[in-house]
Amino acid sequence: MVALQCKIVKREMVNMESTMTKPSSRKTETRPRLNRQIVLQTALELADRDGIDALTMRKLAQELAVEAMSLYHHVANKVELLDGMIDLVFAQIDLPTPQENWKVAMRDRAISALKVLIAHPWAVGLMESGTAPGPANLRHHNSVLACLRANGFSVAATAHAYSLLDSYIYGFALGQINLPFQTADQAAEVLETMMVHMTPSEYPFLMEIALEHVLKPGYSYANEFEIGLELILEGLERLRANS
Amino acid sequence: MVALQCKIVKREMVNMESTMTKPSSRKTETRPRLNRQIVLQTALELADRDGIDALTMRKLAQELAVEAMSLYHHVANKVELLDGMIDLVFAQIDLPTPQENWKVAMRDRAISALKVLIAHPWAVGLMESGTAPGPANLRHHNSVLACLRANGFSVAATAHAYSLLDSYIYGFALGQINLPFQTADQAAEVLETMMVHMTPSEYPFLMEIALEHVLKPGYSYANEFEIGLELILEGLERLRANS
DNA sequence: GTTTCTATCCTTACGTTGTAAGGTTGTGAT
DNA sequence: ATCACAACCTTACAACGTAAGGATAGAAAC
Repeated sequence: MVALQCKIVKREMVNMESTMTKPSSRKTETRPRLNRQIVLQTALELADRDGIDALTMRKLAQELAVEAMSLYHHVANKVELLDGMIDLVFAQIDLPTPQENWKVAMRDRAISALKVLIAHPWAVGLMESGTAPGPANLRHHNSVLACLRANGFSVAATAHAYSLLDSYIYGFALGQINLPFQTADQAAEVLETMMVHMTPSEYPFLMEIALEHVLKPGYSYANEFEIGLELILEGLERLRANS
Repeated sequence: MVALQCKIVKREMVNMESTMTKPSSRKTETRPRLNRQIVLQTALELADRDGIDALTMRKLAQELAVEAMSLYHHVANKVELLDGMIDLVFAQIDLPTPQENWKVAMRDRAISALKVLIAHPWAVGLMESGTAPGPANLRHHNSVLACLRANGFSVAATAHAYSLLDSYIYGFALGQINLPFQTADQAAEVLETMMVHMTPSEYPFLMEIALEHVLKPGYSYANEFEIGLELILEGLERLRANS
């Protein structure tokens, strides 16, 4: 609502300017030319702020003080917009270097990837579109593969390691995003309401985990990530030795 | 188009019947009463057949020879419809029994879960809605936890094992669904077009994996799943021993 | 048998979505 | 000064989820 009014004001200013004596310089001052990167970046921020469902062509245009159809000069359609946003997300993940110790490199990049995916929760869901990966995505893949190959992993072992690590990272991110709670307080709240709605002993082992693990002080689901990661890395060490 | 005509024909038949002498029995014969289960099941089949984007309230209604608004007597809204569909998917996953050897049980359930998720590719993407899990989902979780607890896993180790296994399963499913190819032939085709569009040595290690692993005869991405799964299960065996 | 109730289904309508088609305008090259 | 073109706008459309209220048929009550 506020944004809408803002837009109208801007539009009127433009109109006034264009009918007045000094039209050109002022206009480009108040609204610099759009380009693909600005569109993608703004779309990403809008999705982060208001959720992916709030990212409509009209709202994005509003954010840029432009009409919806103007966006189509910079992106072919909405799918391409979303693909571009995903590649922006991939670009934020720290790349490993082949010089690093592979275990350190893989741990760092896994933690970085999870952090980025959690920071942009809509990204994981969008990846199911099955479209071609963008350049940042490809560069990222290539760097990880390079690091493994430079550290004694055979081609086959590299493929296995990559599949395993990536599946774990994306799966964990998906799980954490789906969790109806993020903080320990929220967890307690959600579990309490769940327990009210459930027959007490219908899911006894779910209860046990909830009461004796999740609700214990100091629990954080994010910790689970590194525990599983370490287990995987140890397994990969053995895989590497045998390759 | 065909379906639309079909619907109109049915509607006319109903109208004819209702203005004719024998209205009642024939009508219930041609179109039995709807209920929640039929709606959910049909929605699931429609999503499987035509994709999740084709699942609109109008198309689903058409499928059931009914108008869109009639569906709202059986599901509160589309979100509830989708939640119900997800629970139908969970119900298809084989449950482990506490009597089984945990390793066999976990392997079987992981393979069953992956199979189900691949059979309903839209399900993984829908799970990011973050709504409350359905009864089949809870039952499934509970059974897995029960099996682990009955096999010497401590509460904490059970939580770790479950997080790790589930993340891997969902992540692998997500990855396989996103792959732009399923068969070896498709892989070759996709990689060929990709290689044409890329600077030859821009992603050398991606190339290496593609040429020396993916395109090798006998390769199947599905095989990767069991390799990673075995590695995880071995790690969990050690985790169990230490708990 | 008539009436009444209620669950089921339909009709109409609204606001929102992505985007096709074509019009306008400011800018840089000729 | 003209002209072409890129950037932007206006209008319009079909499809979406669903709110509001109307129709109907089968069971229940009398």
